[in-house]
Amino acid sequence: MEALKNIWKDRIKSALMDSAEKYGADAGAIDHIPLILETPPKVELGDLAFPLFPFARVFKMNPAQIAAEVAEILNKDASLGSAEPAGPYVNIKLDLSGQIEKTVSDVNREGNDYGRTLLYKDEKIMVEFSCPNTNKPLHLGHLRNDSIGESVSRILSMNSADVRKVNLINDRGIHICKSMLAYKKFGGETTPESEGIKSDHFVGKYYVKYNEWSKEYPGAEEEARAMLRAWEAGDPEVTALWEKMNNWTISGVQETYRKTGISFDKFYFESETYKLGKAEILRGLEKGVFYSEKDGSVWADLSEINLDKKVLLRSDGTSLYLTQDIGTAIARHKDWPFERLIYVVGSEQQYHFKVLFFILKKLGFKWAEKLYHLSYGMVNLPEGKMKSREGTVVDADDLFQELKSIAFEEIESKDRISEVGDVEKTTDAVALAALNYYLLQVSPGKDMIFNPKDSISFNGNTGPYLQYMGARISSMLRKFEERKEQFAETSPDFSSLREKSERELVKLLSSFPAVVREAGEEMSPAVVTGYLYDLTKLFSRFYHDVPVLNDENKSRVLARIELVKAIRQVLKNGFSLVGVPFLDRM
RNA sequence: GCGCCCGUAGCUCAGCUGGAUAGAGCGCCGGACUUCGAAUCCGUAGGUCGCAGGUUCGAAUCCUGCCGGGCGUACCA
Repeated sequence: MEALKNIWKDRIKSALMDSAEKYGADAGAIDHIPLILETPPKVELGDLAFPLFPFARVFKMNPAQIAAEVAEILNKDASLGSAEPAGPYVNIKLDLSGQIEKTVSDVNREGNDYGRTLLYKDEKIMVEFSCPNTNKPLHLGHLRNDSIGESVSRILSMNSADVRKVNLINDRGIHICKSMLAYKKFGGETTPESEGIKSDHFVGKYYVKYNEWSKEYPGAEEEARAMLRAWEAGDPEVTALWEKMNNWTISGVQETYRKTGISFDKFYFESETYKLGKAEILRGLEKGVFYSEKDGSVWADLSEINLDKKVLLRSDGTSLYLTQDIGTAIARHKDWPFERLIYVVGSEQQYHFKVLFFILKKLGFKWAEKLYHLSYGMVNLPEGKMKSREGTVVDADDLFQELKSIAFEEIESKDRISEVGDVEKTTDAVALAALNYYLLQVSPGKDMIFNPKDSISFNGNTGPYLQYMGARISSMLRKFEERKEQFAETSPDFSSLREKSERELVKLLSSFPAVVREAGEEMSPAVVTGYLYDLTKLFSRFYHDVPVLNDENKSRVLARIELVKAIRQVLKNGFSLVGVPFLDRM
């Protein structure tokens, strides 16, 4: 398909050259005008469109005249399709007779690899995402981060990158001490087990408790600070408590990851990395990259990037978030010398990353050029912003559970409980599809509104809708397998596929690799979700209008079955890129 | 104040490396089940693309200004 496009580009170009000669226009100038290839707004107009406006000037002719002239030249050889002038455009109707068979067999032969590109061949790309705090469970905002991080990682892998997913657990600092302090004061001997609460929620409860308590007791903040100092000094009792509570949170969070299909190749812990940056800063200070103030604090001058200045080491010599990130980046590159490092972090930290990248460059690390902040917007609710103070933050596990029960009700009301077999597994899969698809459908950079009810809906542009189409395809293919013997003597006839929807399906299937590439270039899962919706929508129409199994022409049945198999394969491949589980039954 | 991002149909979002009458889903209204899963499909209505200039043969798309919103601008993370 791509090859066909390029052939047509060349054909148009040479037709333009021929007419240039005929009308005495400057051929050299024409050669320098980029030829634009696009898709006509309506399929009836053709498969490819070339607007010729830019050539009007050189030809000193109306672009419509040029289009007519070019079309006439092209139509002298109609073996690849026909050209039709439409005002200032030349539209091409491709001859896809061979394309259907080729695309379908490509897809079915390459299987799970169909769509793979060489965009990031031999590149080691590290992707950092999630990065939770250990004082509370995950909420809806984390879910967007996780979905994007996991999806982008898979998209990069599909573009042949060597991807390493890493998580930096934020397990130290004053906020951690707050939940520790509240537990120490009010927790007694209770444990998640004794209370029957998921362990990260158990810890989160004490973080909330701290905030309540600190409103009444002004000394709370100072006690928390004292605890932080004790922790940093290695106090055994505080350390033991810290370990116990961190393990609770982390194991709880891990469970959420498992449920939501998120995984990592390596965990980094801030408690281990937070001191890493200091030596680098001091080295930078010696080299004259930074400067120090009289009070001993160390600063970076950011005027080169039109920013002010930034403190890197406090006057007491301790390090900051930025300092730590500098150290962590360097340590990671030593661990695993990546070509690129992608940070999936909310847009509120844009300033931070601008500064971080600049400083790493100033320190002379070549790889700093390839650091990228994949910034995503906030997740809001239909009722407005999530506010922890007002308790409107949507907990990840609760949300997932809510989606699951809606999925269950739906399956129950359709009387399909016995059909799906493992109900638990199915509702998990549907909830996950709803969640991931809804979160990834919006371009990462933008703020979005998450409406749980909309996300789990089985019709419309949703994850469950996509799954439903996949299930219908699977169902059809099962039926075919049952009556396969009837076709033993028959072979598929692809030339019998003449429906408009079949042509369109083939064009879409063949564009999947280009979609994977674009998603990889833009680092945008939304490119994939958009494509998948187009494909399922088109399949629905085809399914509705065209009989596949119930057709008297057996060789056409076989050809359609091959086409349907290819559609299922591309759906599977696409689904796995955006965290939508493929279901054979639902 | 300054910096970055956003403003497209009632709502949620595409389209933004400039190109043919601005698209989809939801919702509304109206059609289609003796046939491969109607959890579906088809159709109608609905938009001064925030406003005003500019560049261009051509602007939702690029530039400038303004209005509205978000996020930053800590010796917090």
